[in-house]
Amino acid sequence: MTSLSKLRSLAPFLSKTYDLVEESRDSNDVVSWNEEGSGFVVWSPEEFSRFVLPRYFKHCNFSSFIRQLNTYGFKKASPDRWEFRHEKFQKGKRCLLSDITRRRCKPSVFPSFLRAREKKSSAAEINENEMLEQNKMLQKENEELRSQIAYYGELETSLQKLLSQYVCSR
Amino acid sequence: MTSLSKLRSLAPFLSKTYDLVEESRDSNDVVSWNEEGSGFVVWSPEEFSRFVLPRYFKHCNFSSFIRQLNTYGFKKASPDRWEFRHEKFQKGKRCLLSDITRRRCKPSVFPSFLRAREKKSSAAEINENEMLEQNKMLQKENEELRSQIAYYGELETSLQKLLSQYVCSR
Amino acid sequence: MTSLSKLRSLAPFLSKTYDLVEESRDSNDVVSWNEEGSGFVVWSPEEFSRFVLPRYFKHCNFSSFIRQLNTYGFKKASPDRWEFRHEKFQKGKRCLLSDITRRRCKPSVFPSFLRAREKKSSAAEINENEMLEQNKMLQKENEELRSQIAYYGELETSLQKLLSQYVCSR
DNA sequence: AACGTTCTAGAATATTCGTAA
DNA sequence: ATTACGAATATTCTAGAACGT
Repeated sequence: MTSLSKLRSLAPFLSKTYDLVEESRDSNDVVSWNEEGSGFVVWSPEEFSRFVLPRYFKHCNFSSFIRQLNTYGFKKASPDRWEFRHEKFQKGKRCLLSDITRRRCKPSVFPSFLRAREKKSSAAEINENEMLEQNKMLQKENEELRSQIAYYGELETSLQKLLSQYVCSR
Repeated sequence: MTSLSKLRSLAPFLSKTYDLVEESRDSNDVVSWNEEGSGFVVWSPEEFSRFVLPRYFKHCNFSSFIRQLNTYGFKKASPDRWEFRHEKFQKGKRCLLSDITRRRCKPSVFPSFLRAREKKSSAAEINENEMLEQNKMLQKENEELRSQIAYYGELETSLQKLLSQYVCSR
Repeated sequence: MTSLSKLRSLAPFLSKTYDLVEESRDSNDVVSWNEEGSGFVVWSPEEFSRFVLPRYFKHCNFSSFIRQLNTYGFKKASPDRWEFRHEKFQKGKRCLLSDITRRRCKPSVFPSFLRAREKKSSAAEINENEMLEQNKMLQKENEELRSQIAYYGELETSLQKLLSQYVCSR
């Protein structure tokens, strides 16, 4: 776990957002942790946009801030207030931040990419020491992981169909 | 859907850059058109970065400005001064700007490691110990990934049960 | 390998950069070690380019200096200031500099057979490079896999909601 | 060959805008 | 109206490539 967090560099947005919430912990009235420390609440979007955002980012738009939150998997927690949550964004647990991943493109194109893969056999001629052996194994493992995820990609498709039917038929 | 070039909206960067050069036409000494009007010269990168850039963009970095110029196909015209040219960026011919196209980044389906697999590019020279460390961490990462996928495997099983019940009960 | 690193002659760029930081330690606030001595900060790129660079190199371009830093594996440490770090570039430990290696250019395909004859003793080094390359790719692949799995994690969340609704509404 | 300087491009994150669910 | 997402542009950091020494 700790080794994982070393490989992945923490996105500036995450550390800044954490700082931003932490800093306002006492002065409270603009942004703060929620009651359980499982998320944060922007109490005054106007003041937040005008005074807090520009100190951390290159803009003053609340909507841009929200777009970033969504990009990193945060969800709006309540229709009644600007509260956002992420499983790995918790009061007092800054170390969890490195488990938050930025979302990329949809994996729906995944299978095509799998088909496109071809092996390059160049390294076969070279003498193999332990590390080369390890790398080969890692590559195979990754291949396996990819195919499994591709499977879930298809699963997702069929699930979406089923669920949409369900929603429509209510 | 009449004319493509008219439909194509002018990139903010281009109009801003044009404005920026035009505006400084008289006050001159920071940035101006070149002698023939076929390009522009930044005479003082320091003042340009500090005073001009922030009035048009969200940063003060000369390098970021240059990156944008290259993205839109501008070329540095002389090794001796910061002069940039583009065939469609000319003094008094603002209408030509709409012919300048942004260079598209490669469609990122699964780009990075696919392309990396094909080329034998230069690698950082790290000592064997570090490499061993990296391999260890990679192995741990794979373990982690495997367990996560296993979790979704179980998830899928229970989902299948639930969904089959649903389908059968309709 | 340790004996090799001692034989390896220190690149001029590295010793010059070290000198440059050391020299400015007391004098002024243009460039200095960071707080922990684990890197250095260029406080004023303008003055640095104009006054410091030409005393050590043949140019006055901050970007060229940065290009060299990257060539030798330095990383920018903070988005907020021009701080660069390298594991082997530390205050008071000049001897570590010899462990810093320049990243090699990609050997062109053409003269490869020419270089092949002089390869007898450096075969291990080639293997090392290829392995490093593979490690890089593996890291990227893992990153991709992580984000994919994150996607399915979110998928699961929404599915759970839907399904719980379904169960409750029956 | 190895290193240095310059110019351009790759790749990742950030910001904006529109729109689908 | 609300919420989240796709996609285009913008900004940042690093690397490729060409050329000269």
